[in-house]
Amino acid sequence: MAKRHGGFRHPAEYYTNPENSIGYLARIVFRSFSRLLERGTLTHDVSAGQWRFLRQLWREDGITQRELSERVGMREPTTVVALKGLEKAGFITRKKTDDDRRKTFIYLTPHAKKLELVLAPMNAEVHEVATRGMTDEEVETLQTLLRRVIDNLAEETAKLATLSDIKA
Amino acid sequence: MAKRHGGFRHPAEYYTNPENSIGYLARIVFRSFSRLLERGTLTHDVSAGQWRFLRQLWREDGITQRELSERVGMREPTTVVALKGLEKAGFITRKKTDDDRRKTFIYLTPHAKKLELVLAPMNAEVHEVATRGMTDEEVETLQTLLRRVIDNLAEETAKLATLSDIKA
DNA sequence: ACATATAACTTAGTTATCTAAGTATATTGT
DNA sequence: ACAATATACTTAGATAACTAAGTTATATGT
Repeated sequence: MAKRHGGFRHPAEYYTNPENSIGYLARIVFRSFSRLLERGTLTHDVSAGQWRFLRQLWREDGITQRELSERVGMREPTTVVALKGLEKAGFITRKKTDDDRRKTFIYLTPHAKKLELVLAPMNAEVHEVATRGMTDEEVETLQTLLRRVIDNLAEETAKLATLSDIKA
Repeated sequence: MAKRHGGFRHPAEYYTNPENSIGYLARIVFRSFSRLLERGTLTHDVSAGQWRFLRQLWREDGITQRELSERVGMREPTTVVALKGLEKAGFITRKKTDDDRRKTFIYLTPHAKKLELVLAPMNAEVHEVATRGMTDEEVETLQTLLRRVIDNLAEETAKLATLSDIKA
């Protein structure tokens, strides 16, 4: 068991080494992963950013922009811009209903639907490379730990949001 | 032990759930981490992007831009832009030598050096939040597994770079 | 019923990052 | 010595994200 420092797991200096910082490590993983994936998807004129939205829409289309934003983990303005690009590229269409005229529903075009067969395996391939030499159990552990970090950070962010709401 | 699918750990559909994708999880961790950290650093007029460079320079200044880029994990054009901002904000100075007139060495200003005392603990704090409820061993496992993923992806990227060099 | 609040999306403006191509300086092979 | 190559940095242009503030449509409290 490591010694605690002022209530912390490690002293501040420990994190001056980026290799010890989970934030840094996550950034490098994300960028490397993205870049490698994009090598494949760009041959079908799909950027890494667009790919993220397509992946969600392959699971489930006909959802609103807001729902899509949440599931992809992006803020709405990001989604607006991304969807403009996807619409222009002929990957999605947007439909309004009279039921609630604020909402916009997003649908994949047949072309985009077909792309799943080609593009989805590319992600599996990058995953395979990323986890080379790791056991299934190690991969699962990594996923679980990352999810726990995400939950921890989300909880704290929510807490801070509540505090600033009180002030406002 | 999980069944294998066409030589892969999982079938392509498995990754259509973003929560199973290490790329997605890493992105969310990175963004949440960054945002939380920036809440603190912005009160000292340091953005998350700048913070990454400062962290490295606190460890070691007087290095070249190229060395800095490598250690921070950014491409050089990114570093150029970031350093312009840091210079304008009075955090760094750049010096040329006659020894090799291509190189530019980066030095922290006294102000930036002092900031370490205030800003470095903020990172430790976010780390503490991020790893809440995890044992020291779990944290170490997470770091180790992330580093292994990084190594795997770097290896593959290097391999692809070599191949395209041959073609060129 | 109507003022106020909330929800869904958009716009504007900023920052961070990348790739590809260009410039200046140094090193190397013949 | 000098052409070819490599190194260090910069510029140009694109994409991806964000926050803050706006618009329009719906829901709610009195």
